[in-house]
Formats: sequence, structure tokens, C-alpha cells
Amino acid sequence: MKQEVETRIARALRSVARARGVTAALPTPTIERPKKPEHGDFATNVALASSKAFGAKPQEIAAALRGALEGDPTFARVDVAGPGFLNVKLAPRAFHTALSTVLADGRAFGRARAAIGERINLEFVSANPTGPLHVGHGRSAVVGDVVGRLLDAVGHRVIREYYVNDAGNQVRLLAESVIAKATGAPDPEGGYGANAYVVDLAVWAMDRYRPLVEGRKIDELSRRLVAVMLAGYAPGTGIQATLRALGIFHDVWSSEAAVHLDGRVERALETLKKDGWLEEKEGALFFLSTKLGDDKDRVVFKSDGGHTYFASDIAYHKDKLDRGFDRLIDVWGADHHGYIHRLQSAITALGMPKERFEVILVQMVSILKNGEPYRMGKRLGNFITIDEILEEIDEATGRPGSGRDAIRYYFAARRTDAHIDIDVEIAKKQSLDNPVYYLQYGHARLCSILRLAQDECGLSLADLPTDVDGLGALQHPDELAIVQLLGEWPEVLADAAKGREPHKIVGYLGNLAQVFQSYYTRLKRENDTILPRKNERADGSWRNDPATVAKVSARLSWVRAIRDVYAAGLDILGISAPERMERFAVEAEEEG
RNA sequence: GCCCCCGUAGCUCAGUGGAUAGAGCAGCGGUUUCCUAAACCGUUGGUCGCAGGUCCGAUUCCUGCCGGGGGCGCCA
Repeated sequence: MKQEVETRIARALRSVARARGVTAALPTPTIERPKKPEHGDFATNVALASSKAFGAKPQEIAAALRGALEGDPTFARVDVAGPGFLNVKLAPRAFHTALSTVLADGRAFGRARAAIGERINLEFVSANPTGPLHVGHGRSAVVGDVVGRLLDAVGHRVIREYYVNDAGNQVRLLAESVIAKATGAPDPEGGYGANAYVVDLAVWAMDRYRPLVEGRKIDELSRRLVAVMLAGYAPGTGIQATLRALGIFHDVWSSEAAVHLDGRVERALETLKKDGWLEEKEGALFFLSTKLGDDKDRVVFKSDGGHTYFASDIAYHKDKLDRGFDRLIDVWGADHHGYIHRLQSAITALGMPKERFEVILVQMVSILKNGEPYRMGKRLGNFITIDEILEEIDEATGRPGSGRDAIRYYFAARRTDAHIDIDVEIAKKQSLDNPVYYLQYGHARLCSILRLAQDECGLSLADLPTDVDGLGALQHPDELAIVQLLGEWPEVLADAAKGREPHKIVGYLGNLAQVFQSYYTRLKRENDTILPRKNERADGSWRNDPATVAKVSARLSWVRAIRDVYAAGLDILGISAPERMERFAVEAEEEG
């Protein structure tokens, strides 16, 4: 729709320029939807932008363009406004054409027709297997997952990966903390003993692996603990179960220990050394990242002989590149931002174009509790887990899955680079007036209309019109405005994918829901309905008037198009799209 | 000290080199014989942190400052 307007305006601009003998370069028209409806369906500032090239006043150019566009049947009217804006109003048929396109593609509208894009490795969550996932991980998880769905939608092939840090001091510390707890010894320095789950782990370890605990077999016990943190010691527990509860799945689980075991670290460092990127200083081996603009060189081999986390991370990312991906995307917490430059430098040094490596930084989630801010961090003991919040919300609503929908909505709704504050108490209570229900309700209402059309009007969805003439009865200005909004969906999807911005999908859907609900109520006020009235449905009398049949059919096609785009949007967000929603019993309580 | 993010309505946050800066929640006033009122309509509420600069035009881009958060390990 916008495309068509754009080509027509560009053509008009060229012809006006030719007529006036203008030879200077012409600007590409930018077409936008005006905020004010009285400014038409589309507006362009191209006359203002062309002022220099034409050596004429914007308003004069606009008037000339208006003349060039006037004969075109696509436009109902063209106005010059303000300092030289060109406001165009489209003929209804242009909307019917656009709707027809949406209907042809249905839920796939806006999606790439084939996976012709890049092969992308998307690494996200990758939380240390030393504790349950907390809300900060949850944000990364949701952002990563939705970005994955966005990339899929525009035709990339995405592999989702979780890197398990099962080799470092942290898992060792966890094992020591568990042993300490089990044997009544004091928690090691920087240990996890303050966390409640360590008690459970200690009980579990004593039960299943008593010899490892008593014999202080740290390495062996660490492996068992990592496994149990990931897979849980009972169904429904563990990091993987938490992710599943959020509707998040990874294709590949990579182990840091495995990177160490088969010599990949040494090989990666060998490659760097050969190319002169490593230098020994003060007994340690440094990667010369300052050559690539980093603040300082970074240690890869410590003076005690061990290698750093950075070293294994280089090897791990080299491995990902070796697996043939066109692009690596890592989703990290914002507290890792200082790490980007050095890893990017390492990737450059390994001979890979640094553009192939991309980091999405997800800003902090600050947790408030009853208005009191407190930091979260594994070592502080008191943090909110995803499991807790999911359970609270599911319980409050009595609808399993509502916690997942709410959390996904909440974390996807905001720009990833902005901090967000969550008051835990509010997040838990918000279950009933969370905006996610507004979205789901909108979808359910659309489904409900289509259901009644089938059950009570004897209309088969397959028989509804999808052609321009069949949709001709669609004339209400609100209906046409919503068609225009539907027409924007592919662009919104593409933008959100390109910028890795889930929140744009939330914004679009919220807008779509709002304009439809508004229309729906307005129609009532105008004493009109989409479906025939109840008595007419019952006796079938609405079928006697061909104009009514045409209008009802066209509107139902339109409803189906909205529902399809709506469902596609919810699917990108991973939020369920219920076909009907029951009322909650809670309402009665509120009245009392 | 250096680097990154943020600063927009009472609160939580969108948004844009262009016309009178938006939404949700909160507040106030309305709407229900009707396809789902979990809704809708109206209304109150703004020095777009401050100051310069670029521009025909800046809330948007640039610089400086102020405020909040995060990062600056031979930790992971």
C-alpha cells in the first residue's frame, strides 16, 4: 500500500522535475502515516525536501505534484497542507486491494516465503548452572527467544544455543558449598551457602552421591550438580524445565568443559599466536586487543598456568564460526558490555569479519519489593526466580500458562537497552489487569465473531470473499483505516527483526487491538453490527438482502484478516492466542 | 578518571529531523435491551534533564554539563 503510494509520488516528482528542467538530484520521497486522520491516509514531505533541488518554494512544488497526481484513480484526493506537506487520501479500492493481499497470505502475511536469509547462531540465556534462573535471566531468555522468532519470520535459519559454563570456579564453588552444607562445615569464601536451594542440593547429594561428598570429589560432584541444575532432580525442576515453562527451547546445548577437553582452546590460541596476536608479559600470555582499539591487552593464559574464561570463550566462538554460521548473535546481560570489544577483537584476529558477531545487550532488571530496591545476584541469596513468578501468576489466575504469557509480554514490551523496574509484588498481583489479557481478549473476540458466523449464519470461512470486488462492500472509514494498519505489518515485522527489537511487535499489536476495540464499540453506537442480529441469524432473513450479504461477507473476511495478523503477532511473541476466554470468578469478589 | 545505557505526563514506558509529542496505569466525568463491558468515549496532566551548536525546522543529530544505573580482574 505504502509502496504503491511511494512509487506514484516518485514518478510524479520525476515528471514535474522534467517539465521544469530540473537536473539536480531528487530526494527519495519518504511516505508516512500522519498522526492526524484529517491529514489523509498518507503524507509526504517530499516537496519540502526538494526545495533546494528545484530552487522553488515547497508549497509551489507541492502544488505541482498535486496536479501530476490528480488523475490517478488510486487517490481519492490530494491536498497541499502546512509548509508544503502533501496529504493523500486513497480511494476505497486501494484498501480492498491491500486487504486482498493480506487474505491471500493469511497468517503467513509479512513472513518470508522461504528461508533464503543467513544461517544464524543465536546464543542466549547461558546462565551459569549454579542456581535457578532469576528474572534477569528471564529477560534475556524472552528477548533471545523472540528475536529468534523474528529472524525465523524474515527468512533466516536460526540455531538457538545455550552455552553451559560447567568448567569454571563457579561450579567448583557450588560443589564446595554443597559439601560444606552437607557436612556442617562453614561455607567457602564467595560460596553459595546462603541460597536456600543449596540445602536441597546437599540433601540430594547425600542421598545419591554420599561417597563423592564425603570424599570431597569436587570435579565429579560438580558434574553431577551441573546435570541436576539443568535437568532438575524431579520433573518440573531445573533450568531446562523453567525455560520450557516459558515456552523457550534451545537446539544446541554446548559445554564449556567439552571445549577444554578436546584441545580447542589450545588450537584457537595457537592460531592467534601464529598471527602475532599473543605476547608474554609478566609471566602471563596476553591477547593484544589494544591493536584493535581495546583499552588494554587481555590475559588468556595466567601466570599460574591456567587459561582464563576469555581464552575458552575465544575457542567457543571460533567453534561456532567453524560450524559455518553466517552470523553469531549473543544475548548478554548489560553487565557484560565491557566484554564485547575484546571478544569482537579476538574474532577479528581469527580472521573473521567482525560484523559477523553481534551482541544484544539486555539491560538490567531492577527488582523492587514493596518499593524497596534491592540488588539481585546469586551471591546475595535473596533473589526472585522465574519459577516463583510463574507459579504465583498461574495460581492467581487459575489459568495455567498465564504466567508465561504475562512474563513474556512484560519482558518483550520494552526496549532491550532500557532498564526496567519490576516491583515483585505488583508483578505478581498484576495478573488480572496485565495488558497481555487485553491482547488475548482482542484475539478471542475476533475468533468469537468468526465462530458465530459459522455456527449461526451458516457461513464457511472458505467461502468468504478474498477478491477486490468481493471486498467492495467494506466502506466504513474505521475498517479501511484498520486495513491500512494491517498493510503495515510486513514492514513492522521486518523492522523489528532487523533492529532486534521485540517491543515493536508489542507496540503494533497493542495498537491493532486498541483500534479494533474502539471500532467495535463505535459500530454499536452507530446501531450497526458485523454479524446479522440475533433474530435475523435465527431465521436466516438477513440473506434476503444481497447488499447485507455482501457487507457481512466482506466484513467477515476483514475480521479474518485481522485475526490472522493478530495471531501471527502473538506467535512471534510466543504468547498464546486463545480462541475464547472465560471470565474470571474474581470479578464477583471485586464487586463485593 | 575512562567506557556503555537511560533521563519524555503523578507512575511504568513508547515515539519522531517536520504539522497541536503519545499509550497504559492512576485521577475525574460518562456509556451496557448489543457480535464477549477483561470494553469504549470524554477529560485532567509536559520547560521531552540543563546549556550551547548544526539545520529552513531539533524532543530527535553533535558537544559539554547534571542526575540514575552498569562496567572497567591473571573472576566466570
